[in-house]
Amino acid sequence: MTTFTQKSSHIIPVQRRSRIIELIRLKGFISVQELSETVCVSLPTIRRDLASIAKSGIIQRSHGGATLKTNQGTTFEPDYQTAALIAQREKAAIGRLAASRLNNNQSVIFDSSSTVYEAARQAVENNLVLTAVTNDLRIAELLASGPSINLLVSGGSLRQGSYSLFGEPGTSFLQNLHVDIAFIGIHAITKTACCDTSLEVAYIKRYMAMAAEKVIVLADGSKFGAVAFFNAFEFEKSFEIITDSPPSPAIRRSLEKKGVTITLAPVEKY
Amino acid sequence: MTTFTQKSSHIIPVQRRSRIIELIRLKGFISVQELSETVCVSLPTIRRDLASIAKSGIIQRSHGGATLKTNQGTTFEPDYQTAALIAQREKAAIGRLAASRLNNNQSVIFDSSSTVYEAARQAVENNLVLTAVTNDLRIAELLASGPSINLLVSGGSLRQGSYSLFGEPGTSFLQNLHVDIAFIGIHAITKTACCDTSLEVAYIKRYMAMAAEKVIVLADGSKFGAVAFFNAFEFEKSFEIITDSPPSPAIRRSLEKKGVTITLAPVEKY
DNA sequence: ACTTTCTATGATCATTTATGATTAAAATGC
DNA sequence: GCATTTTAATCATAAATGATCATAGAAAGT
Repeated sequence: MTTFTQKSSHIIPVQRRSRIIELIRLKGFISVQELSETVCVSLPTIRRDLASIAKSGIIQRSHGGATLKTNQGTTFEPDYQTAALIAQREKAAIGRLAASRLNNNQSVIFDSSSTVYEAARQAVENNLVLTAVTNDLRIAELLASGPSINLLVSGGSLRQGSYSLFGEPGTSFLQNLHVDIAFIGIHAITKTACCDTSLEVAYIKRYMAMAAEKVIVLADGSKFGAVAFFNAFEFEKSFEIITDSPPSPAIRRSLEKKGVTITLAPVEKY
Repeated sequence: MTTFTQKSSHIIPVQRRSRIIELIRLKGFISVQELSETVCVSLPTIRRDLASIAKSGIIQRSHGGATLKTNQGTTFEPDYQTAALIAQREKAAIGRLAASRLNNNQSVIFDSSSTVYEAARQAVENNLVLTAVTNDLRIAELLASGPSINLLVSGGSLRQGSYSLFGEPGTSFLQNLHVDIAFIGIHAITKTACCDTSLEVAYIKRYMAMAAEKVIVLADGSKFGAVAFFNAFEFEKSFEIITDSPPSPAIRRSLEKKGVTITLAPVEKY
């Protein structure tokens, strides 16, 4: 133990790429220069990172920088490595806080969403005694491993490219359901409502919200002000949003006027 | 327990690994360096730990560290995995033959059973174009990976210790369903009927049999003459049994008198 | 009790991978 | 057209990895 290396604050490549993705998602466009300064590596390294990320289809390379890919191609298959990079820390933080809202012997809906997945993971880890309902195959499998969890799967057709179920019989099932809490993941949050990209999915989320005594929307910061066509449900009093970064003041004011609570989950630092 | 170990600072490997998993779940990523400092073991040991954890599928290894795996591919309970190994060759043979009964654009029910799982695997492998219905989470996840498969999940409560769904809304759903073929796994085959160990499961199988134009029962040889309390369905004409070893002459005669076809699947030799 | 195995660990080293510097080519702006 | 910036390619260096080996401690057999 003679030598002493100062590099305790070293960042591994995967982490750096994850930060790059987040920065691009945050700003829409970013230059190679700025990235280099922000994450403190050389230009060639940034270029290599961007090339690697672009290959997985999340971003689009352009001269001098990179942009978010506007057309989220239907057939792009992000390899596990890169898929895991997208806002992993934020999702974990949101999920952790969400799970802390649960008590034993409650009934809970887990919507199909990667953020909600984290909440489910925490719930299993905390050995909570729950009656859980989900329309997501991965979450179902996860919850199945919790010995103290009574699991119901809504049923329906599988949405291509994801693990979520929609349509019958799940839709009717949800309409006759009453639970204590619903964790709902969403694609876009406007001043007054939650929206999603397809009608069927929006319907599912609407019924989930209606079935629950308390609705908790889990969404990372990128969802505020995003665009999506189909209205899932309007915000109502007693709704809560758990997120990692606050929305714009305009959205915030509007939501708070509606009685919606916005809670920030503390994200682990690098 | 005469001796008492004083080394409280020493933790056993399992503890250390679970601590590593915890840390990764907390932060999303972690470097090998940081882990080494945190848990006070050498870098090679950390690498070995990470490799071992990664093999179990919880985390994903990357250069310099590891990340949480969001897309939990096929991570099933170890006890299930060992169960799946029982009579593996026989099940594979039965599944192979069963899958060869399928044609493109058919609708098929896949019952919850490890033998049927093999049939589903073959169907996916053959890139068949199917509308598939299942009440099993593992089969659902498997079929979800088939790009040409339109998947419906019946929904219901999870049976503890397995991955099959029973009860509502799946039961009602199945009653309103009509499909070309149903692959049904069963616990016991008598001279005249198929039986199972629980009433709910028997009901599900009955509805599945009723929904199908053609019923194909998949069962390894041990199921003939086995005992189970609840009658799922009587054999009818045009039912088929695919198995690996023939039943006793008595059972065979009785089944053939009912018009049931018994097909032997050729088991691969070592 | 003693010895033998076996596993876990740490150290060493060759190999692979990531990074930063350099430079020529390409793209952009004027 | 030219000047400037950005890029891709190459190379040398540094870091991380996997493999192998030796040792220490635990578990098991005698």
